[in-house]
Formats: sequence, C-alpha cells, structure tokens
Amino acid sequence: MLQFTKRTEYGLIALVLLTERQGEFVSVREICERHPIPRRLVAEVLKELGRARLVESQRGPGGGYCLALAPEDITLGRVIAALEGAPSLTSCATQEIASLSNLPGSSAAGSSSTTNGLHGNGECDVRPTCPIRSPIHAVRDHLWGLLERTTLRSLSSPAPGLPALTQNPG
Amino acid sequence: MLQFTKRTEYGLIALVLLTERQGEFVSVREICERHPIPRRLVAEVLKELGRARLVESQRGPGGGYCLALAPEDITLGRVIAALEGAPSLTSCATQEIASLSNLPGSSAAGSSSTTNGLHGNGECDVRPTCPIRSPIHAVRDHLWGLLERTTLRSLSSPAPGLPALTQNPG
DNA sequence: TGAATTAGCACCAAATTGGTGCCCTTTCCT
DNA sequence: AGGAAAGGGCACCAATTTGGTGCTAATTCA
Repeated sequence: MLQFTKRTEYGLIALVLLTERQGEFVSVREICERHPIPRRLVAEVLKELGRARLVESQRGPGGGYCLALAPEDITLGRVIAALEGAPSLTSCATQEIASLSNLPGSSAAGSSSTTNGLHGNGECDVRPTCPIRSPIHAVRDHLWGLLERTTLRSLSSPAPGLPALTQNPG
Repeated sequence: MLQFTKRTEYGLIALVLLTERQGEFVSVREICERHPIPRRLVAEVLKELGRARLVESQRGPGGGYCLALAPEDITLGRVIAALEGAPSLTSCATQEIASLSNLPGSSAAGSSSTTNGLHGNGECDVRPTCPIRSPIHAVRDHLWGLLERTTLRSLSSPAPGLPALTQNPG
C-alpha cells in the first residue's frame, strides 16, 4: 500500500542511532533497549544492511554495528533498495530493474515470478498495449530521486531538514 | 515493496482509456478487449473509483463508465488514495491519516489494526522515542506532492509530460 | 421479456511480510 | 582452555495483504 516495510522502519531507526554514535560499535541489544522493536528482526535487518555494505559489523563482546559510510552518503533509496528492493511502482519495472541490476538490493527484489502477470521470459502481459508504462516510469524516477536526495544525515538532524529538492527531471 | 498494487495499475489503465474517450460511456468489457487484464478485477476497481467519485457509471446496454472530473483534476494521488489508501510510508502515519480523514480513500485504508505494532488506542509503540517519525513524514509529504502533481492528463499525453515538479514544500 | 451492463459482497488462493528457532562462528575476558 | 557476548546463516511459521473469482441483485434499453 505504498508503505515502507517494518524492516525498513527498523533499519532506519537503527541507522539513525548508529549515526548518533559514529565511531562506536553499537550492538543490537543496545538498539532494542532504546526502542521497543523486536530484537531478532532488527538483527536480521542489520545483517542485510551489512551484506549491502551500508554497515560494518564486529563480533564478540563489545562488538556490534557501525556505519560503513558517511551519513551523507547513505541515502533512503539505498536503504530501501537493500531491504525491500528498489522501488519499481509497477510489476513490469521490477524485473527490468532486476535485469539491469545497476542498483543494490537485488537480493530481496523480484526474481522470476510466474503468476505475476509476467510471461516466462519476463515480459508484462499488458506491455504491447500498455498506456501507462512510460509515464509511470517517469513518476518512479522522480520518486527515486526524492529517496536518493534524502540522506541519513537529513533523517538524523533534529531539524526536519529534508533537502531542498532541487531536482533535474528528464 | 513500495509498489503500486495491481488494482492501481488496472485502474490507471482504465482511466487513461476513459480519458481518451471522454464524453462516452465505456464498458468494462471493452476496456478488457483492449488490454489483457482480468475483467472481473477491473470491474471491482471501477466500482471503487465510482464510490470515490472519480468516475460515473451508467448501467444497462450501452452503459459503462466515464470520468467524473476533468483529466486535469484527477491526480495519481487521488487514484491511489481511492484504491489502496493514502500513501503513508510508515504504520504510525497510516492511522493518523485515517483519523484525520482529510483525504479520500479512507474506505480501503487502515482501520484500527490490532497487531501492527499499534496499541489498542492506536499509538505506535516506538513513538515516544521514535527518531524517524518527523523526517519520514516530511518525505511522505514530498511523495504525496509528487503524486498530486501528476494528473491523468499528464499520464495520458503521448509525451511523457510529467509536470515540471515546481513544488512548494512545507 | 430478455440481454447487457453495473452493484454488492463474500469468498478463496497466492504472495508478501513480520517475526522466531536453531545452531554456528568470531572475539574477548578470565 | 573455557565461557560469555556478540553477529552469521538459514529455515520456518503465522499474520496480513493482495489478486482474483462466484454469485446474485438492480438498472436500463430494445
């Protein structure tokens, strides 16, 4: 329903905490002592973010997670791409993105579905006559731009400093 | 996964056809002769769009659906709100929107869920310490603005004429 | 009357998502 | 060496959402 998954919400909460504690390794236990969110699920999410190279991990006592990049370089788009696949808006775009795979997060994203209105070779049924493909893809690109301009830094700043949205459409 | 539902896709396809055929009543049968999409589901979708007052219907032979508003006044946001609820991005926002109900589409949107991490009175567990509430809501508002600036007209134009995105944030 | 069409609404199956179980590996401390 | 505190991997289940259909009634036109 055009909503982030809980995984994404938990991931963002964790990443904001890691941003506030840069230079330290913060454990999942500690994150979940600060916020009432399910520990095991947060652990899974941080593992995924680790696989996407957005965080680094350290095992053993005193271990935990820390950011792998500067907060300015971790965008909402990258986090979402890692945790729920790049936003595609339409089913036909999902597998185009998957085949391009120029974006991270292809792990969780659409593999070759069989009953999603896509043919076996991976082509949308409606595509030959589809009247909304191109314009919706334009919308998707704008959305993607919005998510890419929103960094962990802007999420962590006390002021709701969403970037000024200077976009370059088309 | 930050994707439109099939209902929304089908609804948009139908609405684009209705835009091209303004002044006529177009039946579900005819829509599905033009595009390979499931007839019964398209019928359900158009019923919902009718309840949201975005289309008007006419029964009987020669009946069908037509736009209830000018294509410039039917925005992507309104269609989505009617078919899958207003985009909320986070679970806490879902029920805030529901309680405000200043947006259409509260029919399909979140009623009082019980196991969604929301208390019985409808408050997010994380809320007292939630570090991402405000900034994510800002992102949501930007997304909403993007969807509200995209009209059925811009979706139907052969050129992918997405509006120039002159936004007024805040 | 009868065919064409929408209206309502209940229902099921598939996919996605939220969340957990279980065991292994690494690291630190004593 | 041994144990505790972390993360790593992976399978698994339950709840929710979504895609799609069955069925019957109400309109409308010829």
